[in-house]
Amino acid sequence: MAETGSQTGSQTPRERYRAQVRTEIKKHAWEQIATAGASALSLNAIAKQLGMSGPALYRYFDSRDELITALIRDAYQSLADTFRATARSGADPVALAHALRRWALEDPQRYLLVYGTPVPGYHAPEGITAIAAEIMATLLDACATLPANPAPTPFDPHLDAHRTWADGHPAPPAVLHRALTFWTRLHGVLSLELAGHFTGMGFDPALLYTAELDALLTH
Amino acid sequence: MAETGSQTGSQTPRERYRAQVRTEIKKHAWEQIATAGASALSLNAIAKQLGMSGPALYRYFDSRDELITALIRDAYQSLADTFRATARSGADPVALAHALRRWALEDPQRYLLVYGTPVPGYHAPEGITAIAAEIMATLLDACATLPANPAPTPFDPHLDAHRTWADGHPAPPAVLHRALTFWTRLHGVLSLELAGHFTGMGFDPALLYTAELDALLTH
DNA sequence: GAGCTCTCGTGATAGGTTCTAACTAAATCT
DNA sequence: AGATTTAGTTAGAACCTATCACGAGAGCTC
Repeated sequence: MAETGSQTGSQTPRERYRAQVRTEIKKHAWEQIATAGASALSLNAIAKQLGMSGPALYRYFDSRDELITALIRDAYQSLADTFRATARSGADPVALAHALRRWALEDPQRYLLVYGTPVPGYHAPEGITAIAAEIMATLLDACATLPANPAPTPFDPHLDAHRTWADGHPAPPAVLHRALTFWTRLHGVLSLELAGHFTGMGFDPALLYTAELDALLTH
Repeated sequence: MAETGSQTGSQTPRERYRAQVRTEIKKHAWEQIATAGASALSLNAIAKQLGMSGPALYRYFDSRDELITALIRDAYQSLADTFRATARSGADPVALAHALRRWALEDPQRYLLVYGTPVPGYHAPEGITAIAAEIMATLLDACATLPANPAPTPFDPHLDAHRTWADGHPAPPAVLHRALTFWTRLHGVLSLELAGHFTGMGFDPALLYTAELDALLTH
């Protein structure tokens, strides 16, 4: 929620006030997004909630898109922080998976803002890709601690030859593959659950999630 | 694209004209969605493209949301048709998987309109859930033809006890589980690819997709 | 502390959107 | 042919994003 990642120490009073208003704007923005989705986010409505009128918000965010980008960045950072905090007490993929699900269910629209439908032309700014890389690194670390029992696949050589995303991580290709499937499979269950595609089907999404997690660890 | 599913035979000229304008509206709507996303869809812009002005569209769709709902329904139906056509020449999960990916890459925003971020309050109308059930049935049929080698999991009994989504399909729980993971895993890779989360990572998403498909069949 | 400067918030305005309402004109049905 | 239904129009209300010019005040400098 707070301006995590930017320098918060020793600011002028004006900068402090500015930062506080910015986070207040974002707080109300998250409330709107949680209840009506990101597409319904209205700067005007936020301004009214803050007791100021319309164009004042443009002192704090250049545009609606810039506000949304800031929200995406904060959401990413929140996930990265959650991952880092979880990994601090033992780099365990299982703990990471459950932390991911908790984080997602805590605010489904926040998860979907990060991993859901993007605007076709949208390109994430530099700061965001860096956070994504950190999340990937934490996941790789955790997967590297697992006993190396996954059978080699025809995909592994290609993955070994294209490991720019691993960013120098010394994991063998089998671990890279495991980290990737860890991501895609959990996201597969989670995103369908959050989007409501399991409602009315009867089964418990949490059990499917843990079943996928089990399969990830034992195969 | 066409009004698949509704009765198209023997209409009055007025009904015919009405149906034709409706599909023309939807055609332009899809173009807008493909280039700017569903949130940027503008009834005004569509009307101008059709040479008529603004509120005329409300003769054909009660609201913007109703138009989008119709688009979602058509997209679902298009996927169901693709699945049915693929299954007609042998109920093969591999063929189904490749048909799914082709269909998704053909129009990423169409896939994301169905499986992407929904509006929080949105509830799919009856007609749509019926199509989803048909897609599920086709998938279950295909998975039932596979050699029954998947090892039983602790999730299987729960799935056997909550099989309302299978809608009377006589598949054993292992097949239900396989169909479910088939769906979630392929969606996991596909949705992340379409949302652009693999861009810049280096590897080929198509190979990851087939790798997941392989894992689905051999384990 | 006095004065300068910079910034915050304002109202006005332009141009966009969805959607309703009243009216006209044309096509269809009886 | 006459009555009725329907398509499309313009006008307008209520939103929205975003820009501009202005006034008031907070903060920095001397």
